[in-house]
Amino acid sequence: MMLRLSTKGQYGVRAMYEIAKGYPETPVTIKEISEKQEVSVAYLEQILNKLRKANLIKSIKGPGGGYLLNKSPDQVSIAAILNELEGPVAITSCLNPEEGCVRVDSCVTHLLWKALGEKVEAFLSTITLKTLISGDLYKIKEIS
Amino acid sequence: MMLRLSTKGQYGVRAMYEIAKGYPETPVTIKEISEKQEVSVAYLEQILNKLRKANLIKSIKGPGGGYLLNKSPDQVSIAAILNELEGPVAITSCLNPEEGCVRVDSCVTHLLWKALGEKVEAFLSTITLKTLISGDLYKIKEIS
DNA sequence: TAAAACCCTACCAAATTTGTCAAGTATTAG
DNA sequence: CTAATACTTGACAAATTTGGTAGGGTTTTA
Ligand code: FES
Ligand code: FES
Repeated sequence: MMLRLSTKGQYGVRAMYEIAKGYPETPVTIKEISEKQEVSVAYLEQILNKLRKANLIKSIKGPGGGYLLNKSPDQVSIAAILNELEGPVAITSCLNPEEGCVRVDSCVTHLLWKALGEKVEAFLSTITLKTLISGDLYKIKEIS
Repeated sequence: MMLRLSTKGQYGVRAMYEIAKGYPETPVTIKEISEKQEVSVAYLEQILNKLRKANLIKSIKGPGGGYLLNKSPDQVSIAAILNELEGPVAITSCLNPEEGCVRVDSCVTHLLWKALGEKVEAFLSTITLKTLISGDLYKIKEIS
């Protein structure tokens, strides 16, 4: 199966969707997310922890607490969420800023993977949590 | 690193590029591919075997033998190559024809991953071995 | 002060990736 | 005929990634 997204990324987006529904005032607990999206509490903790450290969400402790979006849903792109959970889009490790590649100049495919990555990134940047909430996903063919 | 392509897919495309350069008459040996693309002979054997069974290339045994493209380079898309080596584009396992998902109807993200997969597939279908050989990759932004 | 809720680190099993190895079979040049 | 060339096949294994679980914290508020 080509170009798979890990469950961490998938669950992360679904969790952010639940949190976004509480915006701007109602904290959403991990337990609620866990029940609605059918993902274990322990696994969600890891995921939300990363997103909190990236300032995409904030947490409120104690009874009545939970998670809240830091920005409005239309300002949180899917690309931003996945970027935190899975690192940057990089089809090959040659494109990974941390790794690089010595063959890059003579490589016939380098530009191809780079272009593909950029297209994916551009697409995921146009989709936000608001797109998901408003059910406008069926329109994305027009967005291109 | 998000949406990584396995080395099998990467090496496969690079091997096909070498074979395409011999089109339509000159067989290219595994050894040549191995040297030019810096991939072990044993690993290439596995990869080329798959591509041969998929009828993308044919093999000629014995001295003077090697591999030949079955179709002209402009008729072999990158999508076709990767499809054989890595299976269909499927961002999530829910989109994998062999697996499926029970939550698909109530899932807020299903359409998103589906649309992304289709965009990727469409893009990779427009790029062929001829694109690589002719060095037209810098044009792909215009291709869209 | 007890319950609610988040925080953090360590650990683990299974799957996938990324190959290697060894022993074939088929073809042809000479 | 035969030796060299070149592809064919299947088994196997190390390394990495994935997809979590476990279990103990800490903070807040009713
Ligand atoms: S092998 Fe690294 S850029 Fe192609
Ligand atoms: S969980 Fe399977 S389609 Fe979203």
